[in-house]
Amino acid sequence: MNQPKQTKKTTIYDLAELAGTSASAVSAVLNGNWKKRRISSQLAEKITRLAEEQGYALNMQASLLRREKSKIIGMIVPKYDNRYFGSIVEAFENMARERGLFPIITCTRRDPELEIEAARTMLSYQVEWLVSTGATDPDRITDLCAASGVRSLNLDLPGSRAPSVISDNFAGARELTRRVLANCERKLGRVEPLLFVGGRGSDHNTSERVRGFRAAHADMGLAVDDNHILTCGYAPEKAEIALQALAQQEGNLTRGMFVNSTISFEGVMRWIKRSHHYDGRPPVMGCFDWDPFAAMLGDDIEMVRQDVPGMLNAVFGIIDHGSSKVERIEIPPLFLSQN
Amino acid sequence: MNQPKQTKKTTIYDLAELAGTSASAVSAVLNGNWKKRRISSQLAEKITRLAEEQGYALNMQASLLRREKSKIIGMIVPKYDNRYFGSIVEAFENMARERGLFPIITCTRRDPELEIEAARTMLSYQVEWLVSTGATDPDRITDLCAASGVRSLNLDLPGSRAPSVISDNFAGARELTRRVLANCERKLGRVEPLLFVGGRGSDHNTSERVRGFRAAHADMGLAVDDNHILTCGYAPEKAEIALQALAQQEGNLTRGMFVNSTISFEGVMRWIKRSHHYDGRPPVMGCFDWDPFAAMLGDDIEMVRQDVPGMLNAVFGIIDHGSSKVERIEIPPLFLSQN
DNA sequence: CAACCTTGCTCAATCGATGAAGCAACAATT
DNA sequence: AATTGTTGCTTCATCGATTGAGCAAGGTTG
Repeated sequence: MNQPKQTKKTTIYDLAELAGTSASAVSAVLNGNWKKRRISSQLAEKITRLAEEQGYALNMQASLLRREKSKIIGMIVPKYDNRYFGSIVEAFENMARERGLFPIITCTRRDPELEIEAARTMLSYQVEWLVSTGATDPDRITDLCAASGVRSLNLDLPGSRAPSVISDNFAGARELTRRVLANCERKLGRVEPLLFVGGRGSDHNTSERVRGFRAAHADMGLAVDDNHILTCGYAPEKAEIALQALAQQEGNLTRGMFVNSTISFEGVMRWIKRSHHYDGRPPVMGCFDWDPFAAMLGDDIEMVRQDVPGMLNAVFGIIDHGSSKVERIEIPPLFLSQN
Repeated sequence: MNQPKQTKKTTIYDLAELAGTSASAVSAVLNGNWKKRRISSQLAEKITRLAEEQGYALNMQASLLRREKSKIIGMIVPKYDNRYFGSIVEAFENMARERGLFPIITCTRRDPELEIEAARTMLSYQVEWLVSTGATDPDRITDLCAASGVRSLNLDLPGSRAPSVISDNFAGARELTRRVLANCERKLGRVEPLLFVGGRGSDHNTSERVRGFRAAHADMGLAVDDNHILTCGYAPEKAEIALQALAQQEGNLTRGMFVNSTISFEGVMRWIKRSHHYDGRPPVMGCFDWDPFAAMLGDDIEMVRQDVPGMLNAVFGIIDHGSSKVERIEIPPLFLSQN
């Protein structure tokens, strides 16, 4: 290689000197508007070649400082450890890149302080938009952004001061519950109220899903026991503990379950295996969220798939059109065949 | 709120004017070295209060342009859709943050062109280090970085021109194979060579795992049929197709399998369900990688867990000590109980 | 009271890229 | 020959934060 292995980075000034021209000519050539600036194609070619040879890389910090738009878009996400958030992040990156935006993503582990700090950092990096996914306090992030004149947007969990794109949790939960109840009937010969496990009672999604869960029961004339709504949190261990406690209290658990997220589903399945409670007569299950392996765990585990592409289309629809109407867009989740 | 909802962002000059002082005093106060610069605590307090009131946010672009170190660290990752990469990314973010580094992560979907482009972009953002995870051509990325005087490092897949941190694939595969063979013996009463499914024959990890697979067979005096090494790629569909083809060709498949990644495992399990090939006599399985739900799919599915914290400790060990010795660090994977 | 130190700031250059304004050289038009 | 137009550049201010150098006011020392 004849590239100089220098420590100092090559700048447009270095290239200008090598080419015997000015930095502004170099800049014009390298950012592509040399035609507009009437640089001869010979000079353009020479500069391009030199840049290549020297391994020149634009200093984005300098460039962004000068320009008015950063083209950086930020996303805050609670975790990377499940399919739902994983596919959100992946789709977000792709769609951002398609639009010439540079995505910065950070994971805040459902920690409210980290969320705020991450948002502040993103503002420092001059993001043009900030998407808060599953944030514990989206409105606070919106306020922070607003103070810097940055647009924000909520995904997965709604806020009240910025546009929000979420799943239609009520309809999704109602349909999921309906299906699980139908499976109950088919497999057990009778319907029987289900158990609801997982999520935080205080969050919008969980409360909407509980509402859908109740509505589906009401539709079939079934009464839901309030003790059977275990909104014990999302963590697998919490689901295990809650089930254990209920089993101790009631002896026999319900024959069907509605599990609110794959994260909780992990705890539920672990408890079922360990406790041997359901040995020989596996429960009829539904889960609000999808995971390929979880779906294979039983014969008829109903899994709702949240429509990630649909949600991100809505997100980028708002971004593309700059609309800042504080609206809530609810995307119907999908019921696909499991295999 | 009395914060000004302006569009223009507040700068240190605005704050200086409001405080009746100079921008340099404001800068000194806000970046914490006002003691060094002998600013009175009264002025410091006043400036801090004003900054708060005005919702001031540092312009990182300007700050970084001036400073010598960016404290930005980049990571390139192939996918977000499995536990292994998910936990790598999450741990990387945490460990970077602990060190006061700002992590930028991007997913390149195993696309060589995207990898290079992403690396270039990261260089533009003045990353101090670039970690290439599972890159298809890590050396090319190393060269790109070297041309800009940026340190790089390979994770998961090794390269030849930068330090590499990988799992001990050979030892891991050998032990995994040994365990699966032992399970075979226990469950079927006899040992019998396994089938190897998934991965690319050309990549280092796969070839090392095949080597370990063969070694474990040799240890037990078993011969491996070359047709039973299906390095068909990682995608689930490829595993399905490969199994289907082999089944058609051979009639009966082996009673045990070594699956090279959870991604491939998804395809294998799907094929097993669809084809009914193993109905009534489930295969004895091992998988190089771990997934909580996949682990629950059978009674004795052996899953090797790659030691993500161990690998990232090694990565940050190199970063912390600035060592650029081109070495290969192999981290032994973990065999934990599945539940 | 001169020499020196300390305190508490301000000034101005700088980082690298950008783009408006300007200018020299030459060509085309009247 | 004078005017206008075009081509192909260069000059310079600018973005916002940082930091070495410097300076004025007051205090201390011999």
